[in-house]
Amino acid sequence: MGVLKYYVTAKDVAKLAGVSQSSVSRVYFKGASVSKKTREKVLAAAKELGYRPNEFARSLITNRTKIIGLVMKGIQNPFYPQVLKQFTTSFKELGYSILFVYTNNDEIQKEDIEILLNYNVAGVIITDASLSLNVTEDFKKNRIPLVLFNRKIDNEQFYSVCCNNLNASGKIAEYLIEQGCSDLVYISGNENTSTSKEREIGFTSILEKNNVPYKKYTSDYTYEGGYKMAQKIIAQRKIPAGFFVANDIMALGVVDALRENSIVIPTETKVVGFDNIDMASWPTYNLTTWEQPITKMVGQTVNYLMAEIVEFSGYTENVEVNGALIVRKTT
Amino acid sequence: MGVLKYYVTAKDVAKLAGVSQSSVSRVYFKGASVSKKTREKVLAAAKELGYRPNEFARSLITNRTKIIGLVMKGIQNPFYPQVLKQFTTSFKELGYSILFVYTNNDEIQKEDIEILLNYNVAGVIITDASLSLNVTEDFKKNRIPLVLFNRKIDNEQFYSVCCNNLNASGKIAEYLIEQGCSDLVYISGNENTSTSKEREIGFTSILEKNNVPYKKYTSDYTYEGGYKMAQKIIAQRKIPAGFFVANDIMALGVVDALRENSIVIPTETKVVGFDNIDMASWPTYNLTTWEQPITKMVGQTVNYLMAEIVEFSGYTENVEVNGALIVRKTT
DNA sequence: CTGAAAGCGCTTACAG
DNA sequence: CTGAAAGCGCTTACAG
Repeated sequence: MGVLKYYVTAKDVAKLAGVSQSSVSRVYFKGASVSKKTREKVLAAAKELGYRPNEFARSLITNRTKIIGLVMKGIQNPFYPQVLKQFTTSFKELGYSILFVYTNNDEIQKEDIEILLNYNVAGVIITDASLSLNVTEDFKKNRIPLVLFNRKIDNEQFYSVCCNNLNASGKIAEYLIEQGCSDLVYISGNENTSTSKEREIGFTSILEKNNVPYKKYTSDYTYEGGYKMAQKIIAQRKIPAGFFVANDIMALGVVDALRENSIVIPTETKVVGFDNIDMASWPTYNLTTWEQPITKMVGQTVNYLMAEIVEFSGYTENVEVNGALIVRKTT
Repeated sequence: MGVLKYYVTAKDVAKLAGVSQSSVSRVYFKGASVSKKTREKVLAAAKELGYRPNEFARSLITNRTKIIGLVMKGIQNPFYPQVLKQFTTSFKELGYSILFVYTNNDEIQKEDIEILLNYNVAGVIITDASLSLNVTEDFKKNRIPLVLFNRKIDNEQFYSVCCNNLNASGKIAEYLIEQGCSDLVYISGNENTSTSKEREIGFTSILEKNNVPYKKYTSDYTYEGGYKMAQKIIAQRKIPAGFFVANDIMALGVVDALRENSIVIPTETKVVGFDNIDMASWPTYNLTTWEQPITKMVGQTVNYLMAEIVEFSGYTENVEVNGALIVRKTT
């Protein structure tokens, strides 16, 4: 007796408004032509009944959704909540919603991809999780545009949006050399990530060109990782003149470890991070770092996805957006 | 010419497997009975074609989705990414996905709610955004279960899951008094939030009972807010014996401001936060705080939602989960 | 501009 | 256990 039926449909509205169900549909479908009179009748009836078009029925028939899949792993790193916020805001303006997929594993799992495929998402953004190639196929086959954000794969099989990691790290090397550093340390993030690799190559190639000795240590893009690695380096009693740490959150760990051992920054050693997360500017840290232009990177990603959603081309490119060195008090 | 048709349907699988479309459907619908032989034929054909059931068609007919709407505002506060992570993980295990809604405004907007309603989400979690009552109606009318997470509204109109804020803050007051604090300061978060109000009442009522003088300052649950408020208090040159700051991220701002003014913690003053975010345990801060039992709070929320999804009752309650005082080096 | 009708890809009684 | 058929709530040619 109406108890179970609580979903108002276009048919209900049509009945009340005294028009056909098609007309109701047209009122809610932009681009369709409806007379002013019909529109008013429909909207009045819809308001009275509390009607809202069912997105699922829409998607079923148009074979397109207004959902963007966003895959993320390092949500513990403040860089990514910032990214999530900006994507959500940008897509909301365009009428798209975010299906958030958190992946625990380094490599994105088949099951995570299947979720996105089952929901027939309009587009996919993968941030800091790596993607195996067999997974690609599914997206390509289903003509779902995909962007790797802050990650890339060497061959141009995917559209990717990154900061100019290679160039940036070179600039950081030059800057540290200018500051008089005669030996340096690079602390990497997870070694299988493109960002860590590129930052390493960009940094060390300039050092080699200038005959500045360096050592590389492998860490994992977490605060604890940076902290522990620095403790280990300190224990060896050979403090380098400067550290380039592959991201800010690790760099904060390095700074804390140095301080705990009463090694004065920036006189005894210097530290440079990467990302420019909020905390880098906190007075306690005042970390010199490279600013990742999140807004531009997000804009680039959104524009590409929207274009591909309108008309799928499968076009790929590795896009680089320029960041900037932010000098603070750790150098 | 097959170019445009790239979506594999149950019908395609049925044809290849030589069974009816209903049988294909049954293979993917748990609980339906299919012979082993049919199942194998179907799965083989499905694999060959790359078939996946369309969630939208499913949802349309079952009138239920496997999507949970999660509304969040303070994603800049590390407490919330942690919460997001745990919700995503828990729901993934249950086969549910997260539609992430970021809301900029203090009060959750009508448009945010409409997104959730249009997608006919199975349940909704609202974290740190407040909810006006006219919005409630829509959820109730559509029988969509709702949980306020880390927020509550006085009358029991919603199911809410919080930490035992009142009791916790009382315990913090007692602890600071035991530590010999003779005058205290409470720095609030956004004043219209239940958490900030409860923490204030819990804290100050114990102080009053013990005749300990205190002052209250209003801030906004951000690092900058805590930092600036502390600078202001310091400028008045009356440093209290201790601070209770309504959340950790503000407390870190307070600690930084005190340090910048060479006020030694914990000898000259003490600081207690609330949440126990990762950073509270970092050696630089070592913040004494109240641990919010996120895992339990998430578990409670998930259990309620799942029960209401299975059979909607509309039952509401303000659930409190006990946290614990974590004593570190700021007291 | 409008209505009747087909159909999107599924689930689910209903027979057999 | 299996198939034919109805129907979920929409969009969209097709006539008028």
